Amino acid sequence: MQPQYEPSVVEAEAQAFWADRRAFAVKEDPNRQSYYCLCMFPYPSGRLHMGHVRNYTIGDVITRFLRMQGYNVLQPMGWDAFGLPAENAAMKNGVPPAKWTYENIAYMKRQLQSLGFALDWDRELATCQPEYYRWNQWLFLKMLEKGIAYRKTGVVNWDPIDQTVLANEQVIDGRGWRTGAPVEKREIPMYYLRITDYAQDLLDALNDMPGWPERVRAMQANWIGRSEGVRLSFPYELGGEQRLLSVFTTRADTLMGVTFVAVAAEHPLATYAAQSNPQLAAFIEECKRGTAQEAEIALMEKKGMPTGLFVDHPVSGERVPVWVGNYVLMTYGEGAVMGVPGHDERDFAFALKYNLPIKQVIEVAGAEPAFTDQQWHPWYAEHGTLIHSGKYDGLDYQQAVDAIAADLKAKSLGDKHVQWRLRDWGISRQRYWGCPIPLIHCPKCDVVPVPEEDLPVVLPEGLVPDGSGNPLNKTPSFLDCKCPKCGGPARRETDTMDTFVDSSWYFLRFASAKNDKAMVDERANYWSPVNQYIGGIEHAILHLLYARFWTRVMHDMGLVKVQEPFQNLLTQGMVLNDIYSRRTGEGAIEYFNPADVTVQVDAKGARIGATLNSDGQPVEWEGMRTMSKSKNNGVDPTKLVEQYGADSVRLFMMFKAPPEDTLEWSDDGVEGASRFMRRLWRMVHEHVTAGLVSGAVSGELTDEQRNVRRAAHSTLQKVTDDLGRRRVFNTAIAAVMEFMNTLSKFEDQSPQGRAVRQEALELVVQMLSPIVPHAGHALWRALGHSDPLIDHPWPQPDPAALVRDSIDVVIQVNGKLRSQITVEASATEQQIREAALADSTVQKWIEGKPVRKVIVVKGKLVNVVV
RNA sequence: GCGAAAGUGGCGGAACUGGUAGACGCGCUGGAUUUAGGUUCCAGUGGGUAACCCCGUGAGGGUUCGAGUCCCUCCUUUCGCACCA
Repeated sequence: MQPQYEPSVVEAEAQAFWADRRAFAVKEDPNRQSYYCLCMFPYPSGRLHMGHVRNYTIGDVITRFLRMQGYNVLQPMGWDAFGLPAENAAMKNGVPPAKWTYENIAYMKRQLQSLGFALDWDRELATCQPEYYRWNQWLFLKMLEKGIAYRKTGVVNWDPIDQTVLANEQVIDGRGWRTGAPVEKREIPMYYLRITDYAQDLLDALNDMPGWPERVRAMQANWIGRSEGVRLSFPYELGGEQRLLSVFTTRADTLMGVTFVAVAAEHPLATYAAQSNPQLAAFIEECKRGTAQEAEIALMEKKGMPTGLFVDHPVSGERVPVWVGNYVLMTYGEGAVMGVPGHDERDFAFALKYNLPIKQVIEVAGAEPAFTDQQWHPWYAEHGTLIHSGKYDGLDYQQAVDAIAADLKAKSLGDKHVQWRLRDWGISRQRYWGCPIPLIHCPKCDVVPVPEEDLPVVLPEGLVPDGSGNPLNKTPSFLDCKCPKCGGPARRETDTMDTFVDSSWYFLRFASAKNDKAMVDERANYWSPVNQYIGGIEHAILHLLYARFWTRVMHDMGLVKVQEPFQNLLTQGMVLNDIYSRRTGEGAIEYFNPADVTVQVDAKGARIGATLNSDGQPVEWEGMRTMSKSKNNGVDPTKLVEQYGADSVRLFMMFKAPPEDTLEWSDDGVEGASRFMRRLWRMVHEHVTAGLVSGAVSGELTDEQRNVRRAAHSTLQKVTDDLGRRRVFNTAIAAVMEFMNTLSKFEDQSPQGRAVRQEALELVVQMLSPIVPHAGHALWRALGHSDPLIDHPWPQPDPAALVRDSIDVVIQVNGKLRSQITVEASATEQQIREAALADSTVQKWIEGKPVRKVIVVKGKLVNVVV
């Protein structure tokens, strides 16, 4: 054994050993309990960032721990390889996206391997490979057959930078989720998947997913957004024709308080009115621009303009004016709302601003202050009893809704309705680097699906986009084809699929790797569902909801047995680092990497300032944020591995914070982890150089030997629980560190003492091995074992070692800690009570006061109440 | 505004079931080794106090023999969603 810990040597050796044996390639084995541990696969952007390292280390610790516990563990890895950055890189460097992507994959794969993750590389896939995406196409055609996929022309979100349509879910604050560009509205034919057909099921199932964080379930439920109400229509006449203006409301009880109706700028009625009203047309244009651009700014300003049109109240028949409102969303409900200023805060403000009547129709008993049309009070929006509502007067909320819905239904002007916030998933993208949608446009036969036997429609890989739209449109070898129906000349569809399609089922493909006859096979049922899924919270809605939907579709087609793809979900926290900056002359800000900055501290170690190493001048600390290029606070994993070794990096990341919390990067912390590794190595080395002994401890032990053994086995108990049930790794590592502090004070060199130390070190190495597997591998061999540690069963605590003959009991007087006594482990409650009261310190505290009550918590504490 | 989570030393965090607050690590202080720096090792490190002790988990109340943990009110921060009808 080397006296010095040299991570580069140790790690290269262990990695070669595992690779030679193909140690992590797993086979389906019905006789063994399967466990599928999956980390969200990376986009091959070029290099790994620390978030990846954290993500995959968490997965690796779980994988290795469960493997030692006897599970047949699958941990695969692949590449979410289609997407826009490859096209951007292509435009910048003139390199085809395919080349760029495959080069990145090769580099990142080496990085992953250098970190020693226990991955089954035999199952590796990249979503840009035809062997993978042909099954996207295949299932898309099946969905088309079943009507789950459909074509629709409609108003869509248009990203002017990406030149592409965004799904509703991909618009964040009116901006493209990747480009940040203000989203415009456009009409375009595209393909949708009927995720709304599954809305109820996707929502209901959330209640039965205890393995998911409450937070993520709440986010999904909000996103799906079920609301119950009434859909009703206001009749009107236009050009001599009877028409209906529909709205949805959750407050049908306030129907008699309607004094106006507001429609979205994109609403057909608004468009019609604008034809003869240039002022209104201008306002509508402003709204269309405004909503996109000013999502953050225009929070309060509610603007509107009358259309000059009127509709009839569906119950009273009164004429109600129609307004265009900038606060009405075309994408939700009917694109129109009924205005009830008396009982909706937004409508109230709107009515006040434009002098529309405000009518009270709900009374809330005891509500203060009294209703006035001058000032809004929160109680106006509460449920109550109807007034000024004719025959509905006196009804409560539910009675009113029921009665009004029934009356509307009788007139064919409305009914109860469930409205969803969730919209169907538009998957068409006007982009090159994605999975081609397998359709053919024939001048005679319209849109014709590519026959199954002609799949895959292969994406040509050599094209270089130049920013002027999809290069497929300029590639006759791709475009030109024959119509499968009539055999005439036809044009191939050039739209590609949203990359969320690719990631919606890759986990099932890992489990059916390399099958060129079917999308998935029986192996998927062996491994499914994914027992532990690990990834960032940023995927809480989009990816996870789409994957749940897609899996259900596959289930309903009889392809897989599961409906819910992910049994347990762990959303790991972000990795943060300090941000240092300086204001340069022209108001610009220059950022400095924390590695180039020295922090000044006071005598207690508190931060008082920071200076730049190169010039010694102060820099400003802006707090901690996620690592990013723009803030120049990134850390390169490969450099770290070279400097400290993969094990120290892994150890630091697992030790610094619980997996779900944010992790604050610190160079000192990695130093600390590295110090711990050297210390562990030294302890084993010192022990081993004195000659190997068996760790099988038997016979009489001294008190000290027994204490060390007990500490070792109770540490094992805690670590097993932390890694297994609790899934927190920082406390497991802390427990081992604590035990090592005990062990380093144990100097007994007798044969029995050395056997105790041998056993203790073996346990330490085993307990840490899921976290620091390379050092674990080397130290296990140094301790005299020829079997590889990865195949060694996880140790069991020895019950005999855990037995105590005496227990320390703390004593409180009136709830304040006053003393401590040691009692026999077998002592009865009565004996503990007597011993506590007899204690001299306790005597002093209760002197002269009557003892009112004595509470004994067995094995822990006594509280004397005086 | 709605939903979720969180506020504990100089810092990251621990305290899992209501039972010794601050485990473990970083940083800092002192010492030993070293020509020096680094490494390594030893000791100390919540605040107040000479000490006995007292005070301490965002603020204020409550329940309890006992509260960081449970309940109520409030404040702050973070994350997600949001003119959602």
